[in-house]
Amino acid sequence: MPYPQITIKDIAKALNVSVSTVSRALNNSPDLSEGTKRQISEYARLHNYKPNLVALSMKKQESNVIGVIVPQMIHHFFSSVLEGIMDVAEKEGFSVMLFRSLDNFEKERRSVQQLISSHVCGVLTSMAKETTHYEHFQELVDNHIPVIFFDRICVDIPSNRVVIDDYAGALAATEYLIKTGCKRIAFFCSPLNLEISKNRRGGYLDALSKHGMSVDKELIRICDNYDEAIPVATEMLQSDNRPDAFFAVNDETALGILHATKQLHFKIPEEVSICGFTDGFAAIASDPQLTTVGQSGLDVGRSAMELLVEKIRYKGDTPLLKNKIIKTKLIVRETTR
Amino acid sequence: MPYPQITIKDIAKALNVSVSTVSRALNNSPDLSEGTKRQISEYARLHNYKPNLVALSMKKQESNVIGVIVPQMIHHFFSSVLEGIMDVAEKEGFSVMLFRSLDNFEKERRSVQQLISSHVCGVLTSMAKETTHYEHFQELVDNHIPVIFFDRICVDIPSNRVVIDDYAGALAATEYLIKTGCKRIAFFCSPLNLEISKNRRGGYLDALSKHGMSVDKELIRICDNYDEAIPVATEMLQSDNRPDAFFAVNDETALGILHATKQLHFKIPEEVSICGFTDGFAAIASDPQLTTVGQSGLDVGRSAMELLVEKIRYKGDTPLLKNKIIKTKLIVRETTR
DNA sequence: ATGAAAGCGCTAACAA
DNA sequence: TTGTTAGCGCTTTCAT
Repeated sequence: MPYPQITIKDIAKALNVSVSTVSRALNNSPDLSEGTKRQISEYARLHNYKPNLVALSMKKQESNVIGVIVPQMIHHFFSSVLEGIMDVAEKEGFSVMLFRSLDNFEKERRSVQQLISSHVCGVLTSMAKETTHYEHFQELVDNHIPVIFFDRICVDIPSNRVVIDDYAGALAATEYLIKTGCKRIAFFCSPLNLEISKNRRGGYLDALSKHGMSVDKELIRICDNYDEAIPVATEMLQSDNRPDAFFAVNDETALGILHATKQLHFKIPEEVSICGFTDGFAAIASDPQLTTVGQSGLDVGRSAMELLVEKIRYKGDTPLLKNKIIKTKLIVRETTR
Repeated sequence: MPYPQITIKDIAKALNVSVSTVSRALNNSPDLSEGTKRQISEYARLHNYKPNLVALSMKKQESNVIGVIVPQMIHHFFSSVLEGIMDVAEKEGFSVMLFRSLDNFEKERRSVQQLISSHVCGVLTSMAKETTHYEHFQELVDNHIPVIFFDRICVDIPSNRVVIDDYAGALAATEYLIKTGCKRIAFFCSPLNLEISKNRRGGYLDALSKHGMSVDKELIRICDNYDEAIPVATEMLQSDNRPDAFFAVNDETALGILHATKQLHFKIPEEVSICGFTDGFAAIASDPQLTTVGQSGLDVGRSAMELLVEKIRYKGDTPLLKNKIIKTKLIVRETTR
């Protein structure tokens, strides 16, 4: 039918009943004669009536739209999280409004404003790297919009959280490197204002001390992408006291290190071991295949959305803070002994 | 301020003026005394007033929300497209409502329904693999909601399109393989109900015939992912009349082929050449690095969104069909001679 | 069993 | 320059 959407008003007029009758029929209200009810539903179906969600949201003062803010789209982990969020959102009947911060504070702030303006019923987000103050998130809380942080959480905002067990993942990876005989283990990480960086570094440091190894500050570098990793790793590998293992906060960085190591013709893993964090497709595509700490973005996304749905549905009844920790799994492939 | 959003009504009451005055002040209407205007804006700013976009959308009968439906999130190309869409959406002041079909017809249909119900002002989409009839898309058109298809386009719906120059990309890649001496070039592609498959096959076939090479049906396989590619490629490589080159519709498939080829200890690229399509991160991470047809998802996303914005803004004035073809670029790395 | 009317937040035509 | 009012689509209370 080449016509714009019809409204309950159109149906009412056509069937010579009142709009309230139509509304009741469409909502399957009990006190209504079967006759009119059938007639109305029939007409609605025939003319392809769809409720106007904007009007509904206006009337009910609540929507079924949740907001999501991620740092970026081209990113294996965040894509996976998004996929997980969509899995649950779809099942539970929520729509997703998507924003992206590009790790920029101002963009993140504006996204939050937009979300408040759009009257979404909840927000899922992973903080931008730049963000160091949190008034915008606080505003969500003030407006009684439930927020769940995942991965890059914000500890200063009372909210629920879904995190990867970064500490345990880093600890396990570092211990594995130690147990396979590595003596000088370098660590490449993101800026330390992020909780995940702190936690992964914590795991790394504790593994060292647990095994009686000293910490060499020279071996800890702020470097978290492929392109930067190449020169940094190259320089380290050419030094007299070179590392014999690298542990990086993500796969891209690990693969940059791998590239540099191959270029310098070190034997992998005999002379140099490398371990990443994420387990994206590239970890399998690389040669040798990358040993890495697998983190399931899907599980993070699903858990976060499940927590949010619960918070939206049972408002107030649930305990204030209920967090979720997603386990990692060390996936040993070919870049470690 | 720990309070819910205030409305123009609240402001009106507080300042003892009418709501229309507040509305005018906030919309910077010319016929209003500077005094009241300043007073109102000041109060609004102070109390953190934000327009209710739901109410606005209701009133104006138009929203600034566009809908996007992609087959899946965990996918380098579609993530890139999404990133491109967000670039432009953000700049032009649109919000994005995201759906995902998982290549399933029913999910796609429901997403479209939801989008219509949500009264979005436009839709960007890439069809599900399963989809073979198009009433749901037609409904968008009937409702005067502009639709732009990208990549997996729908030729049966009057709409604008943004496509990768699949034919030229496949032609160039195949010709390159031929020119570097490959004699038996296999082709791995997606099901042929998709235009992109047809076009890429077209390029492949035309390159062969252009160079006087015959087509061997045995060399053309429906296979478009990593896991399936491994056994299929293995079987082909073990046959008496094995191919000496593979051209795949995406990088994952190419990398599956690469894996199989390495396992069988064929020399790459001397004995077997491999070329993919996409140029994701894995193409660089692999060893040898993958030769592939680079397609810029970012450009596709940006162009699609630009087209959509134009269609939304200058409704009716633009020529009915205005399509955009995004060029590919053959990126020669190490899996070809 | 059904209708009339108010109201969600906002804009705009009309009045004053 | 400012106020009053109707109305966008829908639900819901109160009448009938």
